Amino acid sequence: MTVKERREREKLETREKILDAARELFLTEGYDGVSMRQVAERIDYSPTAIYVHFADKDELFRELVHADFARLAGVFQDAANLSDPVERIKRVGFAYIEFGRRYPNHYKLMFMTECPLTGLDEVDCELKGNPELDAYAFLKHSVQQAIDAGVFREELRDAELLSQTLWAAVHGVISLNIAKHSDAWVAWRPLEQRAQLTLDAILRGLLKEKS
Amino acid sequence: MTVKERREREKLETREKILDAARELFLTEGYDGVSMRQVAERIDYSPTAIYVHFADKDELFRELVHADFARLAGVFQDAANLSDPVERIKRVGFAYIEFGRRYPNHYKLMFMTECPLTGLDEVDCELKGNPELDAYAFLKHSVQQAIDAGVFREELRDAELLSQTLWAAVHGVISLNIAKHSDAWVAWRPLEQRAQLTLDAILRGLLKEKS
DNA sequence: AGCGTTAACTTAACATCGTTAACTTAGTGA
DNA sequence: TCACTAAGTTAACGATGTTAAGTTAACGCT
Repeated sequence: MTVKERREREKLETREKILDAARELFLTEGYDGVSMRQVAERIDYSPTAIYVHFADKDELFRELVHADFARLAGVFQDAANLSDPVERIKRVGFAYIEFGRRYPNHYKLMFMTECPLTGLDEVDCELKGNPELDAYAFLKHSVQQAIDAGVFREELRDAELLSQTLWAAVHGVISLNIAKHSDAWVAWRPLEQRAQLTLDAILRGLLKEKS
Repeated sequence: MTVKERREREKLETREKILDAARELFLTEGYDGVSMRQVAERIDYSPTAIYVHFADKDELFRELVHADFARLAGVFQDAANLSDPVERIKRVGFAYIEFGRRYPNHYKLMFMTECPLTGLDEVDCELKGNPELDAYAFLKHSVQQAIDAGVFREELRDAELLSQTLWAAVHGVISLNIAKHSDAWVAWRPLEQRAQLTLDAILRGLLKEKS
């Protein structure tokens, strides 16, 4: 049986080689900017060899996105230790924006394009709902804690709605930065400044006013 | 001279036919989902005929985007009459979101993709800086008025930064809706509700607290 | 030891894409 | 009448994602 194991390991290794090459290319060139032939050439395989390991270009890319989702979740680990839920929400927001700044192409694929994921793959089921892995669930969890702590305004009790609103706010900052930062007709303020003000303002607007 | 005029008009007419066919296709299929050949077939021309009127696919699409920018600006005309700058900002935000809901593919191209526009075409120069046409400038104008009226918190005096923050907030709502609304792992609240809360919260967080 | 099977991988090819070059062709102005 | 202009066509190029048919080497079984 050790033989079959080795073969399996070898296959996984070339699979990993494909993923590495694809990651490097996608990161700098974006989805449309890289072809299967380029990926193949980079690891000295024929273009069609990729199809042994991945059904199509989409699946190859999705695999990378999956890995990066985990990386995104990892960034939240730091925030997880904060006991103040509001502080935690803030930290999650900044981490999210920083993630988008560091991996714009991955961010683009994850959050700025419609992908016919149709959800509910077995892998997704593992991820979704687990606060340590699922960014949205983690945010929602913190929001719920904040609600329970009574820090949000009285009429705001829907954790789902609050989470979606907070998410949209930080997503707006980073996605607009990715898509339009090179447009010279806007005198862009530094990203940090915009992130700071957005999080500050949206939270100030959602929380009870300090008396 | 009437002859040359007629020829010119005829050319403009087929140009318009191309634009109409392209608009219809792009609107439903998105940028990558439509080919020059499809556009051509729809108006019974050969694919290359399009290149008589447009340099390439990009220019064809950009032309549509230009027209839709004007349409977007037109939506703001209603808001222009409001004397209260804060109310005007709110109205602009809702109009912006409504525009994205109505023309998601155009919105995607306008605000969710990097386009190497590099700005400063002659047409762009007409648009930029004119509050009636340029959405961002219009927003900034209203923000400046609001600053002058002393409704924002004392430390917030940068109209550019405030505009960018407000823009990002509404952009976050509509762009996330476009990209991720079909993802079933989020129990999405109605778009109207999210838009309402976002604008309400961000403004509440930026304005002076009512005493 | 020999042989059929499996499966990773290659070669060749297909349909489609955006785009260019070379042509047709109809109408214009002199 | 004739050269010219310019809208439009046909044919083709290189590149794309992907499939079908082969190759080949290692494995498991008798």
